[in-house]
Amino acid sequence: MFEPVGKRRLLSKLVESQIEEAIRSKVVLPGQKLSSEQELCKQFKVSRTALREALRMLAARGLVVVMKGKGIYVQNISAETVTDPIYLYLQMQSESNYILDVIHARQIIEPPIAALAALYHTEEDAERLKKDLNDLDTTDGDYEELSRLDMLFHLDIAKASENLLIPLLLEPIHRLAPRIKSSVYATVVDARQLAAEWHKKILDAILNRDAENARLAMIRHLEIAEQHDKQIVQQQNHDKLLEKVV
Amino acid sequence: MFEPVGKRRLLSKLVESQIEEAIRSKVVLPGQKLSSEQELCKQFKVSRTALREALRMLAARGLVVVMKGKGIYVQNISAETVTDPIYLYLQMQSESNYILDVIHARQIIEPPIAALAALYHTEEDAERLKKDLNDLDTTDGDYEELSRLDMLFHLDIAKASENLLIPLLLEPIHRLAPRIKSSVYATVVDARQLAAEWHKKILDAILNRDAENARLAMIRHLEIAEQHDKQIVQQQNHDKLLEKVV
DNA sequence: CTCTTGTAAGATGTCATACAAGTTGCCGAA
DNA sequence: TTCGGCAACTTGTATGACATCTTACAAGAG
Repeated sequence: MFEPVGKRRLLSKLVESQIEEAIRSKVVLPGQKLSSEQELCKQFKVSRTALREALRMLAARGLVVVMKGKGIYVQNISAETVTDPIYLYLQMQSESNYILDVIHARQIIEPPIAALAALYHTEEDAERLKKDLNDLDTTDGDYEELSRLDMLFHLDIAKASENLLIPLLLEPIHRLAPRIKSSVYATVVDARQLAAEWHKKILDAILNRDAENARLAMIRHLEIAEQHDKQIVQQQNHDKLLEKVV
Repeated sequence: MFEPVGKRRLLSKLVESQIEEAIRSKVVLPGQKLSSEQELCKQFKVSRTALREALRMLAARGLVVVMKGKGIYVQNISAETVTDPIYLYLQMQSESNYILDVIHARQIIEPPIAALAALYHTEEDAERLKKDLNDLDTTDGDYEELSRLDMLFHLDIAKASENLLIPLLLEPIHRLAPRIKSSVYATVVDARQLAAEWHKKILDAILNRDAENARLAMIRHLEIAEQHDKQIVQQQNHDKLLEKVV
């Protein structure tokens, strides 16, 4: 009969909302320094307690950084800010290792992305991809560096699709699986050579604006990657079994 | 010559880490009530201020909920907790005109998702999709409600892929474009009927475990949606021109 | 003048205390 | 038994003090 009267929101929440809105609507820009806590307290007419709790919430979500002795700064939301909650979610949701989910997700979105890149890449994209491939071939870094350059190549393909959303979607996926990728490079003997081979085929097809072959090459590349990942997963399971026996 | 001495982390950060670790390692389970703030202060040997700021950070990230007068509870991480940051990330990174990017991104990832759903959906998934379709057909809600149910159908297809990552990727994309979708329903005369038609074809293919036809139907469905979106965009541009003239 | 160092001012981090306000359960009165 | 209200919890906010970090500037040494 009577509607529940909306409870008054907490002051700290209200302050959080206002600052968040200012950031979302770009009234204040990343890198910009906000007023000091004292100043903000006066503006919002709240105590330092409430204000600081609001800042803590914003900081935890990556919208601002609070630096002792310096001040409060609006932060550029990084891909890491996005992947952290995904990690947590995957870890809490399921015991199953999400490694196969990652590679399957890549198999879904990366082939059509390669096709788009073949069609729409600019000269600038092309140069960047050539550089990426060269870096991958010539680096003498460790396996983690190798893994990082590998990711960069794939992300730059996504960038070459000339669709703003696509790199944003792919980056968190790739950030989820750096460890296993460096394990692959460290363990599977042919991994580096095979990857280089297929990276070259993918890039050639893209540069030739051959969308279909770019798609097919990416599919094959990821099939091989899946096999390698599965080897690692099996190895890990095997190791765990051994631990239990010992 | 001398190494930089690692700066001491903030107390509130340390407390946050400890509680987070207890949650991650499932020492405390979702729904479980934690001790009161007083109690926790004694355990961590910190002031209430530091403890509360730690709790605020955890709450902002969705790991706990703090209820006034009741207490502190461990929370089950929801998909929303994950998609909110992604949505924010996309919103901050992308420029204003992302509408066509959204539909293009959907055209890339949704067809293969439909194919996966056809292959791997469970009985439970099937029931949910049937219900979604029925809701869409029978609702007498406004255009926003229609748009919401439409999104739900597509998200449940993603869920039916039985890959944990895929719904997480698709949801923020859909949330980027609810306004235009309701505009389509409001403006384009055939939109609702056409959507219903193709939704049914997609669902039939999925239920028959016909991956290829599910894929093709989704492609066609999104092609039509693209045409509708373009109509709206043109209409909006037209309106803007009129405004300038007036 | 140039470089170094001390110092002061202002920023955030933490503490202690007090009180406001929501929630729950117990106990006594009708 | 039923109801109301009090009491004892909980979290939310305010205030003042002090600790610690950063920066800028001024005073002194060369």
